[in-house]
Amino acid sequence: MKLNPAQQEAVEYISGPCLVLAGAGSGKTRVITNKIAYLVNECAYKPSQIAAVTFTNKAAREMKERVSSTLGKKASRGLKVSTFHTLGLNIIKKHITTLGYKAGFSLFDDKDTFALLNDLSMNDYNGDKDEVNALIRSISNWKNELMMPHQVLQRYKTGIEAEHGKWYEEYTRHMMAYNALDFDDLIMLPTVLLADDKAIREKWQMWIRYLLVDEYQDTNTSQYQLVRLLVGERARFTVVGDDDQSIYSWRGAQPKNLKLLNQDYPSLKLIKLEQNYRSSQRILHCANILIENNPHVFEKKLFSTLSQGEKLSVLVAKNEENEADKVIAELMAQKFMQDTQYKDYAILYRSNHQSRVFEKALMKNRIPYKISGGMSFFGRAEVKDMMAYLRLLTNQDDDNALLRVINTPVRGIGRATLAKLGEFAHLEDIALFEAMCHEQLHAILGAKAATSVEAFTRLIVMTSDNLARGDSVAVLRDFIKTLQYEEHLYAHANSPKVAEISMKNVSTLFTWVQDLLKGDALNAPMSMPEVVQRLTLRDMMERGEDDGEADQVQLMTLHSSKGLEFPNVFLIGMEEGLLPHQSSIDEDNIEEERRLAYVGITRAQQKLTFSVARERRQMGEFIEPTPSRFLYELPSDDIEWEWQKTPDSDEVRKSKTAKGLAGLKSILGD
DNA sequence: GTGCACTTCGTTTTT
DNA sequence: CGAAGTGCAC
Repeated sequence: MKLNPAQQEAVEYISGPCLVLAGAGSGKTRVITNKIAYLVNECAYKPSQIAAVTFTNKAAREMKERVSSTLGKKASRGLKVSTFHTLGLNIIKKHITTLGYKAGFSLFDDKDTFALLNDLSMNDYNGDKDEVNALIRSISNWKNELMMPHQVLQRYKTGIEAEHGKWYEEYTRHMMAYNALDFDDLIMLPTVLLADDKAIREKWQMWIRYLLVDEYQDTNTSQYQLVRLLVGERARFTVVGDDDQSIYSWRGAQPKNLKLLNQDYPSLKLIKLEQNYRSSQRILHCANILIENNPHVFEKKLFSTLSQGEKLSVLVAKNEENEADKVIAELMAQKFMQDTQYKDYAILYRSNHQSRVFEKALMKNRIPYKISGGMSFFGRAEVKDMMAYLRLLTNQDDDNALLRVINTPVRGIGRATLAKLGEFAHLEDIALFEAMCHEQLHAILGAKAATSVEAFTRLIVMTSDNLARGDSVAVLRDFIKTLQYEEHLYAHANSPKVAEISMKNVSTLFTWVQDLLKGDALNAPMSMPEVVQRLTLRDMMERGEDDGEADQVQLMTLHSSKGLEFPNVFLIGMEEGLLPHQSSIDEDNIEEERRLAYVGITRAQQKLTFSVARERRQMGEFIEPTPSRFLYELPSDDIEWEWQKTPDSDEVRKSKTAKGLAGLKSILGD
């Protein structure tokens, strides 16, 4: 397929800063990948001089795949395609000592951050979740605005800001002591570093000769500053964005960065991509009508030359179980009649917990599925345990990791012992693990506890040394054997089956560790700390054939569906309170929810099916939600509501096997 | 110190 | 309703 004139222009304009306003499905990924190929093939850029940045791991992975299939695996070697956070991580790693940290630092996720701040502020806030969360938000906002603790304290002398500022400073000190960074640090630290250090800045500007940024409307202040510093005076960059798909404002994203770019770079070239290659006319029309209800930064009119397409459907279900059942029945029917594959179907939802009921129903019907994002893998206890062990093994200053595993499996280090150790560590101003290694141990603890502690520290130190020496995964397998972790799983699981699955998850994690350690054609080998950092960012490479080829129904949130497309899409839970989400209704932020709906609708290529439940359980209570206002904003001629009884998954399955296509059609009332 | 029964609390979205 | 946290009996 040839590029259209606008796309072509976007690809070939390389002499200065370039902003591509790309509507949904207008081929922006094609533009980016083609541009990368163009830079390499026609403009003598080396792949290693080009960096492309996205926001989600999913998008980065997709782009990596697309580039390597366009350019060829070998030719794309060295190309930097990553999320903002991974890019930041890589910059930090190169200058870790300059920044005052030690190699092998831990990455704190928001749970770790919460635990630490909750702990620190205990005297003031007494564990009040709302207070701590407000504090976290303040700190995060300051980091996004590149404000260091001393600057905050200078600016605010009184009030809540001064109080939060005090904790911000305290928090930063403790993070240093833990040799830990949080997610915001991954952007803030490189940005501040590049801003302050001319030599380092020039080094990176030499290294990254061309920068491409995807989903530019989602950048926040620090990310935009990072972009500016990386491109420098040369300003060789292309950013691609669409204000209608800005769905991360809660994370500090500033769609106004699109406008700001125009001010900061007067020579900015603006190119609009308005032809949609993805969706049927009907779907695109509905999306356009919906989004017209929002104000716009830039005017653009998307059009499609594809066929008219089927009407959009709304399945109305009794309750959430029935919703899952009906959606799956409809999915099976569509699949059978169109002779499509499972992977041609996506089930999209506003919040993660909605996947649960569907997961159950899919399992019941033996339909292969894949849930991306959310908690499914990294939320599991055994995976969290192993991640904590890995963190502790690579960074013994990481108190949070230690706390998670210190008594898992149980090894006789209980609450009392831990309290004593904590007190001692605090007194001496050392990490917990260091306290556990202290020679005065026997003076503080009872003989039994001291023995357990010693055995534990010895094991950790020994394993840590062995890991540094190599053959890591074998070491890890030995390690969990010594821990008797498998026995622990079997002892605590309700059934052997569950323990078996848990053990398999541990194995899966180790396989990832191994793959990342080894590296492959696209990814350089990593050290153990790097692997742990990667895994914390959930940024693992695709394990080849495994995923892309697997025939599975795709389940994901609307947020993580951005940038993807599917022949058939189910957008479930189209109800007031869910989409738009209740908190957005309360905060009068409907526009972002509408963009979210817009993103969902524009994922669909051929068939889009909504679903609503008339009754839903919410924290044990029954509620009767009303259908989402967005459904009523769509042109009614293009929507078919199915209030009447639709078949459930059992009926579809039976008729399919017993009577074939004719039987299926008869029960579908066709 | 461990394990179980009981209570409480909560649900956006991601790195 | 389900996860995570608390308190209490061994």
